[in-house]
Amino acid sequence: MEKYSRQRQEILDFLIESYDHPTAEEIYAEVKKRGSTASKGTVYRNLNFLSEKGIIEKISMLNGADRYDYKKTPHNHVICSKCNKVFDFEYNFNLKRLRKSILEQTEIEDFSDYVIVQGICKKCLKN
Amino acid sequence: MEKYSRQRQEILDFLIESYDHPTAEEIYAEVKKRGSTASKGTVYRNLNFLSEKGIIEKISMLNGADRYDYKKTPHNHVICSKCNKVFDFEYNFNLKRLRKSILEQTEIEDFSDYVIVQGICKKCLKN
DNA sequence: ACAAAAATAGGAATAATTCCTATTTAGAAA
DNA sequence: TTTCTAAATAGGAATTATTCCTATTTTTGT
Repeated sequence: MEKYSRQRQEILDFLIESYDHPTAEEIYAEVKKRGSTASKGTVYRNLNFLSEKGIIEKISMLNGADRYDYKKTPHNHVICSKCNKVFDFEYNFNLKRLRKSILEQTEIEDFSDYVIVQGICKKCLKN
Repeated sequence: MEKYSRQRQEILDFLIESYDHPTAEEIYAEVKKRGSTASKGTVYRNLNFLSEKGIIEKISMLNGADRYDYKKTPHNHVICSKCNKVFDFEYNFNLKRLRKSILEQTEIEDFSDYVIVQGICKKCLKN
């Protein structure tokens, strides 16, 4: 039986209304600004908790801090490997075939129905 | 004109014959064991150099240190989010359609022709 | 061989995240 | 509605991962 503490709810609430994949540091700063008593340890603990529950998604970055995203609807991510900006995109994979390939070729049993692609954004390409 | 120093070559050589996506720390330990004089700074610098050149791939992890992979042939990765093990798999995406979706929906201009999927492996699923 | 550019070693510094301990809180049950 | 206890928290120390710094060395082109 989970205890949904005030702090956990504040963190989740902020993620629900966020659309820009904030880092733990940004989440910490924002909930503090809104009056939360949450410590940094609490923020990290809850982000891990919520992402293990599958309520939010932890997005690993090529460089820099991880980012977090509330799972509104299933969507994919493409990440600029220069500036670390994360973009959402929708795409219908042939999940049945993807599932088959992964099951046949790896030891992975259970997996996400979205993918991560690495790229470079327009702005960074100019420089 | 790049200078392929002895250290850079040692690091690359090790990655070429590796099939288990080692971390920077593991690469450092192994080349040292083989007699390289490379410092940790040199290992990191060269891993970044090689991955910017597209010769190797830096794989961002959900938790723990990044991993590196020599690009033998294009292949996708599926990562166990519990134990961090990385598996390769081959899969033919409809790259034309994927490209179109990403270009239409995001600011990303140029991107990899492989994807990363998150999952849980058999072993971790048992526990 | 010489100069210039690039790369290195080694360690300090920074960034990101986890861990620790004493205290507080949420929720169940009486 | 008080009490009990597992779960959660605050705050900071510790750890991990990575980058940065500077003096020295090496590589490559001429």
